[in-house]
Amino acid sequence: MKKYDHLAIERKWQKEWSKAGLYKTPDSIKGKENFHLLVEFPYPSGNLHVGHWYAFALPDILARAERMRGKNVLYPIGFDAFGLPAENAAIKNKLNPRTWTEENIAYMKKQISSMGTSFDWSREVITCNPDYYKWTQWLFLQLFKRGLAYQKNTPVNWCPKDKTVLANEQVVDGRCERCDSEVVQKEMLQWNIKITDYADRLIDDLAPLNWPEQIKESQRNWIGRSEGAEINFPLEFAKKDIPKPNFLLLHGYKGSAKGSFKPWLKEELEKMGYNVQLPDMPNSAEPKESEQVQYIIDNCQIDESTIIVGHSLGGTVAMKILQKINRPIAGLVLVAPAIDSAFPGAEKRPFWKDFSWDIDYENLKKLCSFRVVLSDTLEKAHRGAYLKQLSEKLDAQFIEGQAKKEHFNGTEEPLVFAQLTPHITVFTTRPDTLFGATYLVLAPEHPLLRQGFGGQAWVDLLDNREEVVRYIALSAKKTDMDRQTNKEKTGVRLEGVEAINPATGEKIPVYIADYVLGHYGTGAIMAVPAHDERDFAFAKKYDLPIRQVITPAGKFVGELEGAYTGDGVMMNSGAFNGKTVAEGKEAVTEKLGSKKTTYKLRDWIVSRQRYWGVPIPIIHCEKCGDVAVPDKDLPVKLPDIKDYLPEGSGKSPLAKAKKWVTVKCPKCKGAAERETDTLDTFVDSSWYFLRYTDPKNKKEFASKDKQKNWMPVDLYSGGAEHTTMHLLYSRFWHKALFDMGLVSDSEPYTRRMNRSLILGPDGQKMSKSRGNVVDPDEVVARLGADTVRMYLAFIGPYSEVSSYPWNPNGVVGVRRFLERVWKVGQFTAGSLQSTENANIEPLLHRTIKKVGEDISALKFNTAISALMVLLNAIEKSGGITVKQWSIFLKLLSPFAPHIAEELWREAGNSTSIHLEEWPEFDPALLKDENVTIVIQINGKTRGEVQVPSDSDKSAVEKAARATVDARLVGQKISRTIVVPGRLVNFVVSEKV
RNA sequence: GCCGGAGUGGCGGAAUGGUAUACGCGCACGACUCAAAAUCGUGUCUCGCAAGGGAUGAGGGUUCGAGUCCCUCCUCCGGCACCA
Repeated sequence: MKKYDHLAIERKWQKEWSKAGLYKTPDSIKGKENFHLLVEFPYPSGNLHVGHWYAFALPDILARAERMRGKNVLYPIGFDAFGLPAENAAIKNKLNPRTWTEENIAYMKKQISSMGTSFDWSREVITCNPDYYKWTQWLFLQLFKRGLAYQKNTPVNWCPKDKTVLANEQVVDGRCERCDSEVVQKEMLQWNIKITDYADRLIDDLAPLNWPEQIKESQRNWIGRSEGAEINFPLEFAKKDIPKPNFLLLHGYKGSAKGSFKPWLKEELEKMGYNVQLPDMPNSAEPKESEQVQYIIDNCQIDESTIIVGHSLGGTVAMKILQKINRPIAGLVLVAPAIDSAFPGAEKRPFWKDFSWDIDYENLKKLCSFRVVLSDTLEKAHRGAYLKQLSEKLDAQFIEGQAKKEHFNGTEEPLVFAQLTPHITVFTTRPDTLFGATYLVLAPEHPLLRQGFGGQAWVDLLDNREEVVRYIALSAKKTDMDRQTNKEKTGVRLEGVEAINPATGEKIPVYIADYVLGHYGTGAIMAVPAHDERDFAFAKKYDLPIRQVITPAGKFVGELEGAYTGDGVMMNSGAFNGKTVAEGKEAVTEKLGSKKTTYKLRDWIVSRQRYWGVPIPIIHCEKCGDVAVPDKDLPVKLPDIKDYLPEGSGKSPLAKAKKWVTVKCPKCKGAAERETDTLDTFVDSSWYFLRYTDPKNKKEFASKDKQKNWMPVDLYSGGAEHTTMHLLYSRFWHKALFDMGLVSDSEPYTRRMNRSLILGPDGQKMSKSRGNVVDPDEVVARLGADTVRMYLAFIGPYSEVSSYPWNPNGVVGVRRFLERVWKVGQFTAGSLQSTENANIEPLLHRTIKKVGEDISALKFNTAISALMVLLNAIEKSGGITVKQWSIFLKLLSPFAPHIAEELWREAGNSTSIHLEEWPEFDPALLKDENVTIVIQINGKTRGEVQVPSDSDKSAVEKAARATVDARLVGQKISRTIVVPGRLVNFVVSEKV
C-alpha cells in the first residue's frame, strides 16, 4: 500500500490549483450568488505563526464549502504594510523600510500558500504601494473637504521611546501598547478626524447587525453615550461688580437672526434673566454700512447698560454704531469681526465698497470699558493675526479659542456665551438633583480659568490666584496614570467667586479639583454630595453641606445614607416636590437647563510623526492656510530618505527632506510647505476591503458598480483586539463615505465574528521569552497542512471567543484520522468496490446534513466529529461503493483539501474535487429502520426498546409498556407522554 | 462599581426542553512484537459486589421531563471606569 506522503501531495496540488487558476474569482457568475468572506489582512511581520493559520485556514473551510454549494466566493488577501515595526527594523539594520517590508511579504506569501487556502491572489492589496495609498490620500481629502479632518492643538499621548503620538486606543493602562513605556501628556498640533460626529449613528446602527452581543456592547461602552442636561450657573466675582446688562446681538454678512449660534445664545441668556434684542439686518446679502447702522439705531434700544455683540460683519457694524451714537454703552463684544483691507481676500468681498474702515479707536475706548475680541483657532492661519492687531488697537481683551464650527458658525458657541456673562456650564445626567447641588467643581484644565472675562483673565479675578495657579500646574504634571490610581480627592476653593444655584438662588462655592475631567462633558460639574459617591467624599473632606433631594426609597450608596439612585420622589425641590426622578429630570431640564448628550468617545487623532506611513496630502500656505493637494498631484509619494530616526521634537523624519517639503501653494502659487506627518495605519485599513472589489482601478478607489458585487461584506472574521479600534474606525469611515455617496451601504460588514486565541501547549500566551511558541512550518513539514488545518478546526467552536491551548497529542490524533482516511481510500480505489452498502446510507445522509449545517454555523469541530463518526462506521461496515466514498471525500474536502483531492483522483476522477457540488441528502434516508425508544418512569430512565421508526404512538407505547411491565406492578399510570422517535414517559403514583 | 459573555469528565469539548458526558486527547488493560514504537481491540463521570443511587458552579422555581427556561447567589473571562 502507498504511504500517505503529505509533503508530496500538498506540494503537487497547490501547484496544480494555482496553475489552473482555480481561485481566481470573477466579479460575477451567471446564476450564482456572490459571497464575500473577509479576514483581517496581516501585517508583514516576516513570519507566520499558528494564529495566522487559525485566522486564514479556518475561514477557508467556509469559503470552499460555500463554493461547492454554488456560490461565487471572494476570499481576498493583502498586506497591511505600513507601520512602526518596518521603521524600527530599518533603523536597527540600516535598510530601507520598503525593502524590509517587501522581503517579508514575499516570504509570508510562500508560507500562506502552504496552507492550501483558496485566496484570490489576483486581487491582492498592499497598503504601502502608491497605487493603493493614492486613494487613502484621496479619501482623506474628501473628509478634509467636508470638515471631518481638521488640525487641532491637542494634549496627546506621547510615547517617549517611540517618539510619537499614540491614539487613545494604543494606550493601555497609561503605557504604550507597543513598547510598554509610560506615556506622557504633550500638547501638539495634530490631525484629527471627527468620529464624534458619528457617535450616535455608530451606536444606533449596531442594533440590527448580525454581530455577537459582546462586540456590540464593547463598542457601545467605548462610545459611552449618556443623556443628561447642561445647566448654567451664574457667577458673582467679589472683585468685579458688573451691573445687569442687556444684550444686542448683530449677525453678519448673508446672516440672519436665525443663523448660527444667535437663537441659541438668545435663549440661554433669557433663561438667565437677561433682555436680548436680536434684529434681522436689512439687505444682509448686499449690506450697506449706512443702511445697517441707521436701521439698528432706529429700531433697537441702546443705552448705557447695553452690550453689543457683533458676529463677523456684525462686529464691524457694532463698532460703527457706537461711533455714530457716540454715547456710552456697557460693552462691545466682537466675535470674529470682519476687519479692514489688510485681511486677505477682503477686497473680493462684495460689501467692501460700501463699508469704510475709518474707526476712531480712542473714542470707542472712551465710550465703553468692556471690550472683547474673539478669535477662532480654526481660522487662525488667515485671520488670527489681524484680529490680534484689532484687539490691540481697541485695547480689548483678546480671546482665542476653539469654535464649535469654523468662524463661530456653530449652532451653539459656548465661548461667546462665556464672554457675555460670567457663568459655568455643567453637564449632569441627574438634573433632578440640582436642588442638592451645594458646590461646583471645575477641572483644573478648564479653559475658563485661562480665558478672560471682562478685560481680565479669569484667574486674575480670584483672591487666591497663586494657590489656584499652583494647583493647576501640579495637576498638569500628573499623568493620567496618577489621576486614575490615586483616588484621594484634592482640590482648591476659588476665593472671591461664587456661583448661584439656578434652582434655589443660593450662593455656593466653586472649586477646582482633578477628580473632574477636562475632556468629558463641559469639564465642570455641579456637586451633589447627597447623591454621588465622589462628591460625597469631597464634601466630607472639605466640610461642605450635603443636601438630600430624593426620598430614600430605594438603593443606598455606600456611606451616603439616604442617598437614592433608583426611581423615587423628589423633596426639598420647591415646585418640583413630589415628582418622580424621571419627571424631575425632564421638568428641571426644560425649565433650567438644556438637553445634552455626551460621549466618552474622542476624536480620532490620525497624524503620526513617523516616516513609514501615508504622507498627509496637505500643503501649508502662509496666505491660504491648509490647502488640499489637488487630485492630479496624487499620490504624494513618500520620498526616499536616508535617516529614518524621528527628530524627537514632534516632527516626522520627513521634515528633514527639505526638497520634498518645499512646494508651491496650489492656490496662490506662493511659497509653501508640505505637511510632514503621516497617517495612522488604521486609516489604511479602514477601507482596504473596498479595494478588493476593484483592485486595479486607476481612476477611482473602487467603482461603485464593482463595489456592488461584493459589498457589504457577508462575513468578517478577525481578532477581538480590533473591537474598539479597526472595527469602529472602519464603520465610521464607511458611514462618512456613504454620506458622500461614495459607497452604497451605511455599514460595511453584515456579519462579524471574533476569533479565539491559540495558546502555547502550557496554556500560556505564546511568546518567545516563554519558549512555548509552536512553529507551524515545522508541524506542517512533519504532519502536513491538512492535519494542521483540521486540528485547529477541531479544537473548539470557531464561532465563540475563547482560548485554546495547542495540544501536540491532539494534532497527532487528527493525523491518525487522516491516515485512516488514506487507508480506506487505498482499499476503495485499489480493489473493485464492494456492493452498495445500505446500512451506511442513513448515517451518510445524516452526516451530509450535519456537516453542511455545522460549517454554516462555524462549528467546524462538530462537523469533523461527524466525519469521524462516519469513518468509524465505514471501517466497520466491511466496504462501501465508490459513490458513497465520493460523498465522504466531498464532505472532507473543505477541511483537508489536499488529501481529499488526491483520493478523489485515485477514485478515478480527472477534474478537481473542489469544482464539485456539495452532495445533497435525501430526507427519506435520514432515519434508520429501527429507532431506540427510551422508557422513563416519572422522568427517570428505566429501559429502552427498539421499534420500527415509522411506528405510531400507540405502538410505541405498547412496546414500551411491555418492556417495563414488571416495574409497573402496583403502580397507577396517571399519564403517558410519547415523543415519537425519542421516548415514552409513564407518570405513575403508588396505588393506594 | 456598571455592562456583556461563560461555568459540563483528568484535558479540548458534545447535547431542536427528551438516554448528560458525542468526537478527540490522556490513561488502563489486551492483541501483534524478542522488545519498543506504530497499529488494532476493550474499558474509562462517581458511589456500590450487585440491585440501585448521585452528578452539568450553589440554592430555589416552572415542567411529565431542565445542562438548556425563570429567580437569587458564587466564580471566571471580556469591555468601560473619578465619565458626573
